[in-house]
Amino acid sequence: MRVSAEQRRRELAAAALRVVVRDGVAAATIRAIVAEAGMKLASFHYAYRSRDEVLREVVRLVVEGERETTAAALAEAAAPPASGRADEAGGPELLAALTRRTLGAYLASVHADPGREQGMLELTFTALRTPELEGVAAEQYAQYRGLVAEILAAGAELAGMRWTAPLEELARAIVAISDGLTVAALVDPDADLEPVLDLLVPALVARAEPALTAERIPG
Amino acid sequence: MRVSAEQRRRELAAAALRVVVRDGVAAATIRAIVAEAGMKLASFHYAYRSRDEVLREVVRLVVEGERETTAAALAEAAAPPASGRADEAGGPELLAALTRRTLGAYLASVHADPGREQGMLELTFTALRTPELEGVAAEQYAQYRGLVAEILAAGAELAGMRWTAPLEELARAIVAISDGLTVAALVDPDADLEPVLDLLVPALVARAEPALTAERIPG
DNA sequence: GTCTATAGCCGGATAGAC
DNA sequence: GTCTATCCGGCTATAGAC
Repeated sequence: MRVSAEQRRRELAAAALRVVVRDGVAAATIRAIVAEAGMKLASFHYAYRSRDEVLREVVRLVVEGERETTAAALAEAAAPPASGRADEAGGPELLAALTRRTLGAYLASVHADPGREQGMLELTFTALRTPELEGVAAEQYAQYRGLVAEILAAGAELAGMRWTAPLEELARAIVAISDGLTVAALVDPDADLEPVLDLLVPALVARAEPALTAERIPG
Repeated sequence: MRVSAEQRRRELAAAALRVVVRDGVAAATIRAIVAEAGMKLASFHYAYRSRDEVLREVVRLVVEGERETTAAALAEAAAPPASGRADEAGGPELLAALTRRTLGAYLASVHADPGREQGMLELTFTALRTPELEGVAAEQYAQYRGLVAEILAAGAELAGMRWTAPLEELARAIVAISDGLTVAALVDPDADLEPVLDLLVPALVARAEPALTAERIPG
């Protein structure tokens, strides 16, 4: 049965991602990828010109996935206003709780599937060393920061707060913190990282203040 | 001229490190390593049993280097008491300045030689995926945390302060922060990470209080 | 378009002369 | 101990039959 070239590309990229996650970038050879996809070796070059090209597509695929996950999470978080937003008093505490829960959920996902985040970092490093993948890593991280910025904005809105530092700065910090926590969780899966969260979350929330619904600042 | 087996091992490990830093772990083949060391291919297996074994030695070599660098830095920092330690007032500010300067110096070293830190992270990830290198990554990071703990203790001493959280917790947080900043600097070398430091350093220093030279707590 | 087959290269590791 | 020469396997990529 004949399938479209686009379909082929998608299947191969998905297979490549599975191999990267399970066995690492180094093991993601063209042979391993086509085997994972249940295809013949020669089929590969009908869909992609080179191994680098499919790796580039894998990064795009993952970022796309993160985008959808984020969008869904934001929609769900915004949905139930039943909890009632604390306008004045609960604001900072709520924002801290949201921040902590989000970072904690991310960390839990690393523990649940360590290969995934390790694979992504391996892809990033591969991209940094491969001229044919120039710009991929920078683009990947720019997207990450953009997604984090959206989450930050939504969180502040939900908590009735306002960030006092540029969103891009906060997003950069959070992406860095996430990467650091990721490495820590990969290297030492049994370590308790809760105290690290306790340390870092207040530093982030310190960059927010209660939002003013009406202008209160004297002219 | 005949050289001892130990000498051979050292030269090969040093050559391997140079290749890893310059070209990445994937490029650090036995052939590339012996070429870098100016040796013949067959000489390799007189010194090491396998490629994995020399990679293990490279990690040991780097950690050893960090240890010496740290020791030297601590000796120098402790040397000039001319600046006079601020016992009460300047304590927190001094500790913040020390923390910031140390993290800033680390970041500068990443910018000066990105391949080095990328290579080390690549080695860590390789170790995590290679059964023959089991435990190497965990050991490497345990050593890192130990060194950071020493620096933390020395910094507090110098500033007349006392950490209020377990040193191991703080060290774990700082290693994570360093890794996160490293990835950020590698992916986007032009980005300004000063605001991130501004955000994180206070969170660390918040875990310290002025040290009491004499017991003042009522009995 | 899809397969088999293979070119051509590079990798780790070792054999065997000296 | 030190070299040259090589084995053998896996890799990317392509040629050529169907």
